[in-house]
Amino acid sequence: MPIRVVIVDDHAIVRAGMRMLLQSDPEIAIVGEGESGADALALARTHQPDVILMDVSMPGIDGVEATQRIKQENPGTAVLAVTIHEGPDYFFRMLQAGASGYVPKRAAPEDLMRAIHIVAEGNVFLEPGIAKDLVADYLERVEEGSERDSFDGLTEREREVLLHIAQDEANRAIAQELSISVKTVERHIENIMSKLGLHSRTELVKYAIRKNLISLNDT
Amino acid sequence: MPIRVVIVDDHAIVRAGMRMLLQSDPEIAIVGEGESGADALALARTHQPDVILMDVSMPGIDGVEATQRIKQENPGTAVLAVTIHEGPDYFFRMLQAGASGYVPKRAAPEDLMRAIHIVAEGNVFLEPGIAKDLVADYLERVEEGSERDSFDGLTEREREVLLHIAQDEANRAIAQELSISVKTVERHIENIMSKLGLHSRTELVKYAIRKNLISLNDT
DNA sequence: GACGGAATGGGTAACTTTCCCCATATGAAA
DNA sequence: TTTCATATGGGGAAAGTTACCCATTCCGTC
Repeated sequence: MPIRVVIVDDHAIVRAGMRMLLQSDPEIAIVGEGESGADALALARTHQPDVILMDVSMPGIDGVEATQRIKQENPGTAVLAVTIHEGPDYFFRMLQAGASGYVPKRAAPEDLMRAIHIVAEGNVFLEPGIAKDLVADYLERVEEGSERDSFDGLTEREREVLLHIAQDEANRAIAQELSISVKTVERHIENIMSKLGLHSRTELVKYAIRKNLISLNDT
Repeated sequence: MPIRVVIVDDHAIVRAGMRMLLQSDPEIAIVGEGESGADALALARTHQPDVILMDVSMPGIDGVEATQRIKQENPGTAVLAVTIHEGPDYFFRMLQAGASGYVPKRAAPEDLMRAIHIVAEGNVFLEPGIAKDLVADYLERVEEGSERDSFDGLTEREREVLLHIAQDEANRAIAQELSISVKTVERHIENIMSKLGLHSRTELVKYAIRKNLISLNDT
């Protein structure tokens, strides 16, 4: 059973080129072509293809919106974004819209074929240059929650007090837990605030969260 | 100039297999082999290879730790994780350690070769099945920042007050901005707290952050 | 040995927050 | 029409916070 493919691109020449390419693969059957996002939606409904090669930038309903709607109506159809836009912005938008892969038009023909087979099986194809962006962004997101260090000159004890503040404890409770007087806790807080240039408890809590002293989810 | 590759795996048979494979590519030169994380560190230092094929699970210093240290000492060396572990957990740990790619041992030989060329050029290779996991996790992270809704029965006005609290404003300032009396602000806060089961300003701030009323980075 | 940072703590004052009490007006739903 | 939720606001009290003043002790560095 061949992979049923629909091509959507507003440039006829690009479509022709893809058609040529795909015809060389006996496992791929082109079941439709379109030149707009509206075409893409209609073709998805009527043909229920395995894969849609979707141009990202098209007049009217663009690739992002078309992808979003197709994945809603027909989750079984994989959308493979094909584009001249290399920028990671479009790329991320397509991923969030539900695309299974992203192939720049400059990619090698074999890459396109590989990509079609891969997304037809429910996997995700990322062109290596693109994968790099994704991983970079991913790591940024993963690690943005871990500045640690750089406590702007806070001492051990001050960090300790800050931790308790971040856990919504009142000064009296903190004093008890640290076995010191409330006065000393106040003293520490004054020093913390002046070192950080902050002036309220809530700002301290946010600072602690940013520095990952607490996690927001637990406590 | 060939790609200088080091192979690190604690199974001699696996190393032999890889050696056979890589020898068929004239653009790849194997400059060293090792069977432990410690070997990997030593080989990275002495040979400064372009790519290290790194087994993830090894006795002693494992692939994750070895990768971390190598990327610190020698950022120019790309680490390609090769593993039998398919689980996304190891995979994410390797990415965070600085690996440029992740190839399961079950992958087709051509994939390994492709991967080596790709990471040698500074790009990232993700085996399609793995890419799927990455994208899924990525989307989860992107979207977990958008619970919105579900404000546990807070009214418009209460959310508005909560927003100001989250921006570290005192009740008096909030009253001024909303052109209401401090007493009314207090009233709203009492209602918010009782609805949410919270009892302090700092808890309200955290709640607002969790609900994405504010972003933590700006303000 | 003097100096400075870190930790400790007392006093005082102004202000803020939390939690009760009370009430009125409005608009929508029962 | 009455009832309910929402928004409004006053009074008061206890507790908590912020911001100054002051001081002592200990420890490591110059």
